[in-house]
Amino acid sequence: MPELPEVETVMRGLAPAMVGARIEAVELRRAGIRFPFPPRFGERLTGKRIEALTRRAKYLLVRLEGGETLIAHLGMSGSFRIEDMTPGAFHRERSKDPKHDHVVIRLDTGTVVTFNDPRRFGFMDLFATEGLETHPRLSALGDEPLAPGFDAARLAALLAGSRAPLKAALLDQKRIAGLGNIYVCEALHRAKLSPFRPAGDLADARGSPTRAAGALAKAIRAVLQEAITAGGSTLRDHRQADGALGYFQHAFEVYDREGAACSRPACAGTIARDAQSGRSTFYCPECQK
DNA sequence: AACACCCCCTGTCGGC
DNA sequence: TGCCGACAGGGGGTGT
Repeated sequence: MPELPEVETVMRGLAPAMVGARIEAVELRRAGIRFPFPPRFGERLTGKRIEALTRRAKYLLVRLEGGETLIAHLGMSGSFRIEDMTPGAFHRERSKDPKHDHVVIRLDTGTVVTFNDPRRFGFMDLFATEGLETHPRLSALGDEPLAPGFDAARLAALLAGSRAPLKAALLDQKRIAGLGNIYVCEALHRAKLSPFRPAGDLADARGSPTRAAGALAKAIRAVLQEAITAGGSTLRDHRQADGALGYFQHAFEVYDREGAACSRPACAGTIARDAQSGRSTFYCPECQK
């Protein structure tokens, strides 16, 4: 599920319910998710007011009063669910998957936020807000592709000198942070670039951006922005925090469309699927060069 | 330094 | 129906 647009969607869904509220109680149903929870995790959360929610790459950051920030990553299958547990509340659903509800956070507003993660590739940690960027998981992250200044020149600089296939370089979170398998495939198709082309090709001998770099930077930003507007992509049964479904998956041009006709007008190609560093790449061999 | 490969864990789906 | 292998949105560690 969660690449940048999905995490952004989750963040926007959680913010109205969480920001300003105080954490009343935290229930940890196991000792950790991918990693053990930090020492005294529950105690350090309890009683704290939530000051802000932000996102860095695919990480959700929950700033708490008292100087610490909760860092959460959804891994492959993590999701948050919001329930209004106020007495008499109309919508009081029962968990469809209680087995994988690992963390339950009760707020003083009556809202309960539950983290569910079947595969347990997600994780949570607490770290000092001041110097948060030095957290081991955050310190090496590359550029935010939606930040101002992410343009052809910046992209070319990030890829210059790399002989890695373009797809692998775009997935490298140390260069660009937040892209995953789906949006890399989609952006490359939009930019008409082959996932196998050497990444360094997007910079010329002087390191200046080629025409392809311009097309790719634009495609990356457009596909991410459109996906956020659509509420992210809902694959399998993932939902947004409020239970709504994202619908960007209907806009996929290549991802999971092996064998389908290329959607590009006047292109007679058929979407192919190949493995690249152990993961599926979907692309049109006809128009992506 | 930069890659390719394997693993973490669980669920689901397609083929036989 | 049941079993088994392949595969899934991420990413860290290791070995070349």
